[in-house]
Amino acid sequence: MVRSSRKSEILQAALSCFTEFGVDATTIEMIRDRSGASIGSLYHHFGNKERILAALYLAGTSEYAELLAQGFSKADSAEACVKLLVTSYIDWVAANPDWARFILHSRGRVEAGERGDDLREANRLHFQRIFAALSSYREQGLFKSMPVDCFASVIIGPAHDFARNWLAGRTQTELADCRQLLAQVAWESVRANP
Amino acid sequence: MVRSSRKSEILQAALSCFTEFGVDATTIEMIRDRSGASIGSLYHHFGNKERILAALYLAGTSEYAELLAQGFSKADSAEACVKLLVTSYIDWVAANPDWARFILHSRGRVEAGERGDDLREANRLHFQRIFAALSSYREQGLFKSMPVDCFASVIIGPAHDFARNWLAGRTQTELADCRQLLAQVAWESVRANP
DNA sequence: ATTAATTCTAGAAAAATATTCTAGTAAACG
DNA sequence: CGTTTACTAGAATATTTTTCTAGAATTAAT
Repeated sequence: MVRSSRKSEILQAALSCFTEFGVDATTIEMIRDRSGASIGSLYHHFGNKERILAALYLAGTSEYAELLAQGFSKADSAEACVKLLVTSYIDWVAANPDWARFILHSRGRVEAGERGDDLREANRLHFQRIFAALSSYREQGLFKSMPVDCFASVIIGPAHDFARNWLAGRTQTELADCRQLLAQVAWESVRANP
Repeated sequence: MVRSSRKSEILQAALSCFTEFGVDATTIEMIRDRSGASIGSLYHHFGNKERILAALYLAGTSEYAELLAQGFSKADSAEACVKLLVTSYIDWVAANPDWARFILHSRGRVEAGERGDDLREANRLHFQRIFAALSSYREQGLFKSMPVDCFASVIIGPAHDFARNWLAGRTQTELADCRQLLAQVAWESVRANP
């Protein structure tokens, strides 16, 4: 993997610039400087700026999807699954704040670009896998009945929102300190009333 | 208000370009074309591209804050207040999808720019006003106890998340059809257990 | 080992985009 | 009116992105 160091150096440098100056304010020149690559090298590996974004984005989301999949293989109840969705997300964000911030702010941009279809496809799969894991519990009537779109937002929405605020430095509370609370709220919001 | 037509024509044109091509792909030239203004006129009204974004953003959020404030003056119970936060948001998004999409995707950019402080200040006020309205209910012990940051995310998070998905065309369900459900979920998530 | 093919690096040149500047026109105000 | 201010226009300039050509390093085949 030593061979592809230039490519990943460029990605590293890009993320670091995005974090420091914002995605829009960083120029190719800055990424060139910070990575030590030349313009030619940069454009050899990624044909344009957008593809740098897309590569970073897709690498991040697939790493997260991986993590989630691992967790799911061990979760063995409706409650555990729902809580895992929340805690995995929070854990990944807390462990990769720069990457998470970038991803949270660039989805639209990547989706509008040439790899938008890849992204949508990866997403569809991700979503589908999650709901396959939950469908049996659903059929057992363990969840409140609601449209599947809403179900997803009710579970993960508060975590998304809080993570966004935390990443932007808008919260007093630490992200890790909300882990249990947000997981518990998610579960109570979707479980069928006892 | 006829006098400032150029200025608002430019903002209109900008929003329409952002919706069609994405914020990043629209050039000043496109906005110039669509608005019928000249480069000079454009730069007279807004000194640069960023200020166009900021103007659109701040106009949108203040319109929404206005709407919310009106509603609040009539809400007379903890439940009504909490549900109002959700339904006002959903109603505004449903009524102004392009504007909402833009705002949802440009917060970071505006916050990083020269009017970032204005935005943060407006936000602080908005937030503070909401919590002033809720504080008496809070003191009466009508809400579950949790950090105020989380409280906010638990209430509005699902609506934010669903609205984002709906605006991106990722949902099957209509936004308006989730209005009641999301409001009810928000209320159940924060009310003290009976 | 030598050659050929491929991948990668380099930076100058070109193209696209954003911003500034100068000059003129219309509206507001005394 | 005359003058001051707000606005419009588009050419000129500056910045940024992307392309292009040439050469260096690596890999694979003989």
